[in-house]
Amino acid sequence: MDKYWLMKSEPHVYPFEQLVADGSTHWDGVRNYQARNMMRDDMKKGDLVLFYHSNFKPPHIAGIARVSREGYADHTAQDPSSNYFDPKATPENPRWMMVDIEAVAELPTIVSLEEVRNNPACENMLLIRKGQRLSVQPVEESDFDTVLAMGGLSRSDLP
DNA sequence: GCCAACGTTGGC
DNA sequence: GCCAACGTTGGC
Repeated sequence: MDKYWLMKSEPHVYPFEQLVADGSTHWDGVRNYQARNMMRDDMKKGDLVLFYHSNFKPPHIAGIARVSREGYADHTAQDPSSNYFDPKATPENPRWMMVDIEAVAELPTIVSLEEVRNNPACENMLLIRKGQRLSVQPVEESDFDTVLAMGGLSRSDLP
């Protein structure tokens, strides 16, 4: 059974357009245990992802991605020249994990955080929960479909 | 730039 | 194991 996710990125660091240009990317730099555990244990190849732009006006969901490789070591944790370097990470115990995702579709209409908040169908989404900061979070299938429709797509539009 | 909410660290 | 101090996230 496929699951659904939301992943946050700051557009000035890595926008959805860049994922479209790259085709796929490895989701390095996550340094939160809850998010790591989900990438390590729960995200499966084929799972669909809402790609969210944080620290942007307005914050919004920009497109749809898909998990293309399941959890593996985030090598940037072992690279002293990386901003994501963690001295406690070793080859034997990499400590941090990442997945690969691929671009699936850009939303014809972006879906702003405010629109999600104002849609009663989305009231249970973690995204709008106060104090919720997880950069990788699970999404209910119904919420995924709702956001997809708000963005002007339906499941049959997804390649 | 502010700051609330939360996670992590480390002394004890 | 507690918790104060500190760092980060991310909307506003």
